[in-house]
Amino acid sequence: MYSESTKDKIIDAAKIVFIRKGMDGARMQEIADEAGINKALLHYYFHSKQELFNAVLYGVLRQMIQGLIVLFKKDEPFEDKLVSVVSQYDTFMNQNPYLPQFIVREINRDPDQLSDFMTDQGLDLNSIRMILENVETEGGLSPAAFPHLFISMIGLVVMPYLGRPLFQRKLFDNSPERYERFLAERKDFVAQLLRNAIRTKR
Amino acid sequence: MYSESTKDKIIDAAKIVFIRKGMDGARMQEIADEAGINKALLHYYFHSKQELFNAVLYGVLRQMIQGLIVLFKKDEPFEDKLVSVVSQYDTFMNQNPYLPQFIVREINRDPDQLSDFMTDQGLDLNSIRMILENVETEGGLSPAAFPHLFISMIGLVVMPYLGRPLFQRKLFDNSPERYERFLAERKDFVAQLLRNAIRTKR
DNA sequence: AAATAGTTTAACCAAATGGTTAAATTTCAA
DNA sequence: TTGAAATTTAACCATTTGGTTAAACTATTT
Repeated sequence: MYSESTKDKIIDAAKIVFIRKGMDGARMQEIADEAGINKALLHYYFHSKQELFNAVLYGVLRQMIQGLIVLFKKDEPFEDKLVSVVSQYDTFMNQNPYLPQFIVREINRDPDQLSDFMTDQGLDLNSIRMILENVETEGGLSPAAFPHLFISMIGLVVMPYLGRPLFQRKLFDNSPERYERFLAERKDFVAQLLRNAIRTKR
Repeated sequence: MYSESTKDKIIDAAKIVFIRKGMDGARMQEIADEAGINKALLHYYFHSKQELFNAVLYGVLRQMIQGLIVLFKKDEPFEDKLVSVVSQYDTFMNQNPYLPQFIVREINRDPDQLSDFMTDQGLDLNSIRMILENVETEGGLSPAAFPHLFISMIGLVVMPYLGRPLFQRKLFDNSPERYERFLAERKDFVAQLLRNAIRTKR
């Protein structure tokens, strides 16, 4: 059986607590408990809450961004690319259901820091423009429509996770099974919707 | 000139602070400052932070829900209804840009309380089912597709506000003017996209 | 004028919380 | 075996924060 290093145990625990409660709501004691250690040891590895928080945030972001970049750079028609991204995004969210909320919180808490980090990770205006140019040549899609499509894609994929507690209660009789079924269907629905949007816009 | 009551001044101030920072991040002192009064007087009107928070949350929600219910009950074809809702949602978000984030936070913090409140306000499963049945007869849309459409609509309208700080930086050279222009176009884009989706699904 | 409600000032309290410290104990590699 | 690194225990500290209190002052109403 694989046994984690203490540092990894801490990061995993912090991930759980920070993502659920945010920077303000999280308690160092709670993270220590979750990791199965004590507060002194926690501070032995991470001097401050901020340092630990950054480690968690950047780790999660790196994982997400790298996956997306790989997909975007893949050589396939734009439509297929969109579908791939939707699919990847969706599995990722499925594995980290509280992630969207966490990132939204971060976007609004310290956008500059987050934006800089993304640039460091290779997700900057240039790389996005590259995609945009591909779209222009490949699909004949107007450049003005690209941001709309891009943001739509994110909204369509992410909303079911952001609002799950409410949607499940109000639209699915608070049945987790039915909501899971809904999520499973969703990938195709979104892909179809985006395909239509592209075809209409070109 | 119209002069607000102190209680209203407090609620307005609390709205600003709570919506920006959430329940955990907000400070009573900050709210008092924002309202131009002192902490003692703040507690004179609202015994606890929780009480004040509830007043703000419920006030905002009531306003939002009532507006939507009126629109949904209006007697017009489903397509037009959708467009109306998108349009109304959008102006509301425009006037309260931090609201989506606030509500998302609440949905995940205390979903039961929020769900119950919505039921009290007349937005329950029954009223949603009523709409659903109208859709069935009017539009020939399959009931299974309704939740997808509904959640899509919310995601499409709300995402530009949830992610604005990041999107503006990454897609619009951090130009507020260009983002405003983008938001102005958005209403039509979303309406068009949803219309397509309905036509395809029926 | 007198009473009442609204408001300020300023000090205070208790609890929670991030962080520290030091000594003792365990683990483990050189 | 020995010495360094990892871990625990447990007490402690400073700060922040929600909330209280009491006395004084001001505006408003009766």
